[in-house]
Parts: sequence; structure tokens; C-alpha cells
Amino acid sequence: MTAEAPAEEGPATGSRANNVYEWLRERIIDGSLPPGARIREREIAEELQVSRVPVREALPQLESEGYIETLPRRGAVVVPLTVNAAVELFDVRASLEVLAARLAAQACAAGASPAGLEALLERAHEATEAADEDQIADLNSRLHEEILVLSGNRLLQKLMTPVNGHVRRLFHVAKDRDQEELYREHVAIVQAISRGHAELAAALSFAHVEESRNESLPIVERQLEDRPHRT
Amino acid sequence: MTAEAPAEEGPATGSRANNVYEWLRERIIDGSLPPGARIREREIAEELQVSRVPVREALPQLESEGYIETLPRRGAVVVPLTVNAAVELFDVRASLEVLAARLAAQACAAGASPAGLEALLERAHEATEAADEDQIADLNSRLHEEILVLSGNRLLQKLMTPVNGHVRRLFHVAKDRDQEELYREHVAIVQAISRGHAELAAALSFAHVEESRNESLPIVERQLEDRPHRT
DNA sequence: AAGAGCAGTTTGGCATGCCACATTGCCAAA
DNA sequence: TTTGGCAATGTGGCATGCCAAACTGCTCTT
Repeated sequence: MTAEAPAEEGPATGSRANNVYEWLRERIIDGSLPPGARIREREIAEELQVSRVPVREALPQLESEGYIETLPRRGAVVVPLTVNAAVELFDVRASLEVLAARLAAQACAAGASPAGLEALLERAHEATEAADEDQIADLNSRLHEEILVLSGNRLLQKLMTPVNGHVRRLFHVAKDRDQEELYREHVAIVQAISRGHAELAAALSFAHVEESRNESLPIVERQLEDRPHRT
Repeated sequence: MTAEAPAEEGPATGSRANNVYEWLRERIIDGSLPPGARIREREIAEELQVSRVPVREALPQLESEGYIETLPRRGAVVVPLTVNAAVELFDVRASLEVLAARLAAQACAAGASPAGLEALLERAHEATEAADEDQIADLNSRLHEEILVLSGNRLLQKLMTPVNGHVRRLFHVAKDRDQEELYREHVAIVQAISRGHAELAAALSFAHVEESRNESLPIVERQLEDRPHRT
């Protein structure tokens, strides 16, 4: 048996089921597991050197977060990436980002410190000048997460996690727009939040998502025409 | 062995894992499994006459939907019901209901038929006159679901399902407010949706959730002071 | 009486193995 | 050449069993 793993390995995170979950999730988001790909339990289990049980525990979670869907008797498939789904995603994302920004601004008005936000913004500024794409994308993600944390609403954070995952998956096919414009909008949002201007922060956040939608949707549409999802 | 179950039984739904999931979910929502209750795999498995495997598959899903949390090495616990969580819940619910109402109204403006909504409203009217509490609660839930369906946003539906579950759990301790007032608000919302008045529908929906919040939060607070959650 | 071990037991984590459904490929009959 | 059926095999669904960590309650010591 393979238990008592041979010293090396050590994925470091919690349970094996959780490792499988995170591994699959990343694969789906970054596109290594493309839309429509079948997920065969035995295959995953062998690849990750675990039994099928942790895999079977990871799948329901991935399904409930919308990354895969399991057909009645045929197992799991990576959900297709459709234009419709993208539209829905942006609608939901706008609503939730607006709420997050508003709550974060209210928190700041009530005394919370936006220091973390401003630090991230500063680092994003440097990365933008250095044109370090990956770094920028990462910092942008972390900025949005920091706003969520500031909002103080754990449920909102929980709901946004898969939503952001899907956004990342989308952006993998349709790169997010011009970094400098993005940065300017982030500055404005963070300013509004720091100063406790809730409705302004909400409006800016909404516009931010809408800009993102307007920029990426046409690209996504074009991409998805070319490669319709396989069954 | 217990396989080849003795003819009766037949819970009708899909897999056993799914049965376990739904069974646990209902138990948590209706309070049979109170906040803080431990969920012992073997116990559930025996109660439902299945092995531990389907149980272990149901738990991750319940966790990712916020019904339980699993402590590192100690298994699953029903999430406590706190005032804070209730506040967060109402904030998120308001945002999402607003989106649903707006989208549903836009759908109607674009030609979708609100017949289903109006039928439910009619039945709710009858049930209100008959003062059939359970029936009313059920119809109210279905009304909100129908709005979600009309919105056409599947992601939104998916996100709202657990949110509504938590709302139901909350209302189990703090009954929802006066049925007639509720009914009147529903009528107004449905009217706005049917006529395609998106912003009106959104505003009414928001007010609807806020009324619900204002009515139930104080009750919840009182209830939760009495019985702080156990560890 | 209070505290520090120390078995016994509970409980989650996981591997293995069996079964039934389903898909696939092949062959034979028309 | 096409089609109907039948095996071989792939694959998910689940039960069972072992292990190790954690909890329990005891005793034995100070």
C-alpha cells in the first residue's frame, strides 16, 4: 500500500480530499481541464496518488460550486463555458461586488482601516509600471478579496469565492482589459471606500464590473464561436 | 448485509449520497439538527441505512453551502445561528433578490410570461384567507423561486438556493411576519415584474427584504440571547 | 484531594474490492 | 452494406475494514 508516503510529496494542505478539490479546481480554472472534459475518478486518483474516496469527496463540492456537473450515471464533466453563463456571471458579480464595496465603505466610515487596500494598490502600481502581467492579475484578485474582507460579511466572501473562480476561468480565454485603466478604476474605488463614501463606492464598483463585462464579453463570444464546447 | 433492501424504503431520489444530503439539509433547516450539533458519520449512516461513504460524500456539499463546518480532526458540526450571520444573510439576500426582481422584470418586458407568478399569487391569496400557515409559507417560497426562474439566471438560482435555506432556518426560530402585509408586498412586486418595470420591481424587492429583516432580526436577537449556541 | 499519566473507546481518514449499469466494438444475419 | 444483438470492458455507486488521532475516564502517584 502507498500509505506512509515515501517522504517526498507532502502537499502540505489539509486532508487528501481537500487537496484533490483544490487541484481539480485550479485545473479547471486555468483551463488544463477544458470545458466538457470528463473527470474519471480512477484517473484523478492515480494522478494524485490517492484512492478514489478522496476524489469522490471532492467532486460534490466542485459541483455545488458550479465547476463541474455530474450526469446521472456518467460521472463528472467540466461545465461548458457559454456566452450565456458569462452574462449571468457578470450580472451576479456586479451585484455582489456592489454590496462588498458598499459594506467596505460603511466599515471604513465606522472606523475600519483601509491600510491593507492601499498597500495592495501601491504594489499594483509598481507592478503596473513594471508591466508584470501575472503579478498584476494576482494583485487585482487580492484587492477584490481585501474589499471582501473589509466588508466583514463572511457569507458574501463565501459566495464570491466560486464566482471569482469562474471569472478567472473566463479571463483565461478572454484576458482582462487594459491594466492602466483597471488600475485607475481601482484607485477610485479604494478612495471611495477609504473615505467611507458607500454609495459612491457602490456605483464605481458597478461601473467597474460593467466595463469589464463590456470589454470581455465580445471577446468571449468570438472565442466560443470558434470552439463550441464538446459533449 | 443490508443491500437488496426489503422492497419498501425507496426514497425515490437519485443516489444515496444525494438522499443523505437532502435529508441532512432538511434536518438542519427545520431545526431537528440544532446549531452546534455534531454530525457523526456512523450515526447518520446507520439512521439512513447506508454505509458511511454516501455520508462522506454529502458532507462536503453541505459544508460548501454553509450548513455545516468541519473542524480539522473532529468532523462536522451544524453551523451556529448567530445574529451576525443573520445580518450578513439579509444583506446578501437583499442584493440577490433585487437582482432577481430586476432581471425578471426585464424578461417580462422582453416578452416572457408572468403567468406562473400570478397563479402562485392567486393561490397564496386563497391560502391567506384560509389562514393556512404552512401552505402560505410554501407558496411564498415558491413565489420567490418563480421569480428566480423568470430571471433566467441559473447562477443566481444556484446561489439563492442555500441562501433561502438559511433564511428558512432563521424563520424557524423567528417566524416571518404578518401574512397579509407580506401578501400585499408580493402583489406589488409581481405587478412591477409583470409590467416590466425593472427598477420599481428592484426597489420593492429591496424594501421587501428590509421589512423582513427589520421584523425578524429583533426576534432572532432575543431568541439567540436565551440559547447561545453550544460548542 | 488534585494531577499526571495511561489504557479503552470513539471517530474521522482512507484504501480496497465488489457490483450493476452502460458504453463500445465485434460479429453475424439480412 | 447495414443492422441487431451480444460480449468485453470501462466507470460510477457503494460496503467493508483498517489505521491513527483524539477523547474519555480511570487509576496511581504525590
